[in-house]
Amino acid sequence: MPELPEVETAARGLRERIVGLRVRNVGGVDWPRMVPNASAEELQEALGGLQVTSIDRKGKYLLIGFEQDRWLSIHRKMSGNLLLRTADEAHEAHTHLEVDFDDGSVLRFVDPRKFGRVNLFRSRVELVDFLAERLGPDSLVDLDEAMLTAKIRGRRGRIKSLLLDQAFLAGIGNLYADEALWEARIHPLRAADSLSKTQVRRLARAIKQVLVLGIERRGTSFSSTYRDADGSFGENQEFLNVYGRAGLPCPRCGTPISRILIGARSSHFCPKCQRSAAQR
DNA sequence: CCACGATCCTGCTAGC
DNA sequence: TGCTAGCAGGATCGTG
Repeated sequence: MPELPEVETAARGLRERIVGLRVRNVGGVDWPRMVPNASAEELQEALGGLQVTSIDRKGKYLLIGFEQDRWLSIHRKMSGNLLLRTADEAHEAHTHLEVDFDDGSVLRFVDPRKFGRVNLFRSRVELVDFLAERLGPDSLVDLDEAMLTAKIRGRRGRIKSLLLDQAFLAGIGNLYADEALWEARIHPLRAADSLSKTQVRRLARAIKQVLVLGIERRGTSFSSTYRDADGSFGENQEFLNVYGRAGLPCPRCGTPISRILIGARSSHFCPKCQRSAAQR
């Protein structure tokens, strides 16, 4: 499940490898819904012959910049992976897009569950508008205590659900939300605007900490769902404190970790360290 | 405006 | 052992 650290890791890997390469061909689109705003022909027509100029990340979107102000945004959703291979390597099952470069390498978007989306933009303004409609401040780059305090004010929903809202804060998904709330010792069902000043401060720090550590460990890889640009796995799954650990002891106090559903999403927390859903 | 449930997809796994 | 029902979850859309 690619969240901010997994997208950031992929972005860093790709930046080293494909900036400066020239697109020879774009193809392999076998699931039109994956590219909602362009046909296979339009992709080829828009990007063929252009050099890659930049790789960026905004929230969980990976952004590829090309000459002539052309852009691709790629969202991997649940199961998408961007793999950089050489053209002679057999392409994997569930490959839905291939970008061939002039040095013989191929960028493949592999996504078994077909939730991932690729969008084409013909100017930076188009791209920025697309992102602005969807994303709040970036939870790695823009987050601090003052910003979080201001944004939380008046939000009466559950803190866990709010953290998953990309328009509120971009980049956090289910795994890092649970880890951050555990780190900050906040119950996931707490009403967001009921958090004390101290708790908001702890939460801001915890979010940044789990994201930074996640990036240092090159992301979290569960059952081969997430891989790096070169196909390698992350290590963060070995350091999780609550996510996927229902019934196992809390690393801080030994109490068995609880698992509940919040908005049809599983939430993991320590019932002792993260007390009181209602107040304080 | 805000909260929340349904939906899209398929690989994996728990349970019979 | 083999089959199947149900779970997993990010973002979007519709409803209350």
